[in-house]
Amino acid sequence: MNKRKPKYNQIIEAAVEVIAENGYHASQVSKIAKKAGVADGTIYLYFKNKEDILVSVFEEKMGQFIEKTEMTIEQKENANEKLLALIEMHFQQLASNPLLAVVTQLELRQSNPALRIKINQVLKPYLIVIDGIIKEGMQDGTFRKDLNLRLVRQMIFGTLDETVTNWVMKDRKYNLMEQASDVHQLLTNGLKVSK
Amino acid sequence: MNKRKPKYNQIIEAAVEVIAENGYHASQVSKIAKKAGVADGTIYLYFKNKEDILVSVFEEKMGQFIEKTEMTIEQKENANEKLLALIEMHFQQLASNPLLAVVTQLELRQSNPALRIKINQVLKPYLIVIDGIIKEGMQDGTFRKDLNLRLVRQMIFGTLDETVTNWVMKDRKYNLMEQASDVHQLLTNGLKVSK
Amino acid sequence: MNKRKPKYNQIIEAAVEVIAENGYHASQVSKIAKKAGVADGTIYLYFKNKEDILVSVFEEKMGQFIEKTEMTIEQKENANEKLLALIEMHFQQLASNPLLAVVTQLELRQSNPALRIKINQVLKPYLIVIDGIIKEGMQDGTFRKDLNLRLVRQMIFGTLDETVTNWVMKDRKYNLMEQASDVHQLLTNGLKVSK
Amino acid sequence: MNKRKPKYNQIIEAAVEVIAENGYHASQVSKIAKKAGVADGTIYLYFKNKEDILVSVFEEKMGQFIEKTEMTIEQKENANEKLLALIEMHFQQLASNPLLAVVTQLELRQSNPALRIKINQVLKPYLIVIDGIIKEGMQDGTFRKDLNLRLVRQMIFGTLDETVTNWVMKDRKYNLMEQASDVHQLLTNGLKVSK
DNA sequence: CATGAATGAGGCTTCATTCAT
DNA sequence: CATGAATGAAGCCTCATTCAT
Repeated sequence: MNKRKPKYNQIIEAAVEVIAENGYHASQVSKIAKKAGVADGTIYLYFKNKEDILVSVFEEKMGQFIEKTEMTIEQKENANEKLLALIEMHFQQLASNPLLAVVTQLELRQSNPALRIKINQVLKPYLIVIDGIIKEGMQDGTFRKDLNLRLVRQMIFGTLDETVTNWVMKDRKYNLMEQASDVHQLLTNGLKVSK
Repeated sequence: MNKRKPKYNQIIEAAVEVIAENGYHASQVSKIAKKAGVADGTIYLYFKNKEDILVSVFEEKMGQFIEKTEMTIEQKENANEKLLALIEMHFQQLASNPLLAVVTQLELRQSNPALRIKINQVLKPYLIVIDGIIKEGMQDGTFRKDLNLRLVRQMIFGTLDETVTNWVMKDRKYNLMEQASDVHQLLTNGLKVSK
Repeated sequence: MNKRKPKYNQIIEAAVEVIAENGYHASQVSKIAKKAGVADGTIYLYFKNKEDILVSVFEEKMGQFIEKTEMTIEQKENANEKLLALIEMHFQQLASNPLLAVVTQLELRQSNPALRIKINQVLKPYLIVIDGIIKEGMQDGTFRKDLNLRLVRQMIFGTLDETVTNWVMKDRKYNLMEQASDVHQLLTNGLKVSK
Repeated sequence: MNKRKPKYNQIIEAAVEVIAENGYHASQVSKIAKKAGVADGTIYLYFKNKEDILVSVFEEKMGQFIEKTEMTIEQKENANEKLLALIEMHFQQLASNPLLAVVTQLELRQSNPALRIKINQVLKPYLIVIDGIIKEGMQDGTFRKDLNLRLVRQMIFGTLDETVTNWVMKDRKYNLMEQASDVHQLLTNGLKVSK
């Protein structure tokens, strides 16, 4: 599948818009085709089936998402700053693309387990980025050495994800970016009064 | 609707099993009726429609879930112990009811926005329980006084939810209960080395 | 079937009201039972099935309708006056019972062919009354002797029926009774200028 | 909706046959599709829903019915001959298309009020044709000048309709066409002996 | 006689996918 | 490559009727 063909991208962009506007279940292939300006059948020249469109949407968008995050993090000097940068990038990229936020936080979660598994595979590189920060922090003495990698990763991702989902469900009425530093604080210092 | 009617509970229990076994979208009303040992039409004497079954499943199960959590927490003396108890109860209740865990963590998330909103309303009391612990901790000096209530709630719930979902998706291959104390540690002390 | 039992009549009257209010297809047996103040099952002690209720409604009401018409006509001296009386009675009885008019002119016509045949059997005595008037008129020289009995009966009944149906469909906005004399005129003198 | 598409007409013709054969309520969309030789879903490319098929059947058939009637009437020189032509056309068209007669006289009357209203709108042009004849007859002195237009229209239509319905219900055992001249006689001269 | 909880058959419609052009 | 007309499988819900009490 030649992903450089313009129609491929037209369809991807149309899919994001259609899903964000109409919701997952009301996003018929014919609607995506119409918005993309192609015939229904043309979709099947570029995608195996409807699920493939959705996975591809997530792949394309998350690919850029992760890439940008990695580039930004590379420039930071220590794990703590990298973690803050990750949080900021996470919030900033979804805040600046509300349609995509709706799709990733709400609509794509309505998919069936088979699709969910594929989506998780796409997410894996992102989790590896998180893991890298944690490991680096444990090595350079920023974070505690006895951290359970999986649990920390789940705490970080779970917190970011829940925060963004809440923001989307509250119709994005408040500024997500402003939460970044507080979330970073919480994750690094925890709830307790420091002694 | 008299919820003490045996058929009502038969249908609720059957629904949990059918959804866990077949997945949300393959859970036809007729399948639930068959498993419950009643006629299809009988379902509609106790539930308004299919969605009402699903909401009721969540209401019944989460109602018990929250009630047990509240009862356990009451007996604890301070916010820190209450938080640990909440985490333990959260993990324990889902670990001891794998079918329900599949339903709440995976299947019910595939539902449409209307159902999602109702599910969120059912969850609200649980979030209030979490809020209560945080507030108590801030008052009695266990937790920092400058915590952002919403963010902390999102961190706690997001972490627990993500942890359970991962456990379910990994086919429950490891012991969820054993994670409770580490998760509590992480949430209260954060990632950083304490000084 | 003891038709003197009060419940029998309660159900008949309830059926007329329910059909007139809700229409034929929305007239569930349970609705009729509720309005009659009896249990659903009780209906089946007095009627064989739902169709039997409807036929009985028509039988009871048309029985009275025809009886009153016959009594009034008997007192008239010639065929012409009898025809006028028939028209007046037809219009008057339906005009004074709007619920019944809705049921007979609109709702009962939605029934299936089997029921339609039974309804036609109930109507037969009325057609015989009409036939009697025509025959009498032909014998006593009021009406032409070469009239085709069936056609005349169809003209008379068709005209009355269509007139009442139009009146019901126009929401009974005009006075039906006032039309009686004109209709009688039309039927007896026809359209042409008399020579 | 391009009504010249062959499938559109296939479906219309199939619907007439299926309704006439099976009756209104037993006329499932799938039966019509099968008889038309198309897939169930194809129906919905040409019709909005099942009701739309029925309305369209009536529109198409009554459209032709009225058109032919108008064309025949135009060639007649006076109101009296036009009325006779109308009656003949009414009988002839239904007599030559027994399936359609069953559909229009019996089956379509079982429809719900919403559909009945649409059917009445389709009939309106026919009533206007009748009105035209009456008005012309009153102007040219063929008919009495004091006729009540609505009542006359109801007498004519009611008589024709009742006559055809009776003929259909009697299983078309006699010749409908032969009645035309007698019906015309009746309508124009009435019942009374002319003086 | 009376109840009313339980039954279960039956159909319209949507929409992902195909394939002849 | 591109089209878009055609396909056909699949499920929620209603409501007349029964029968154990």
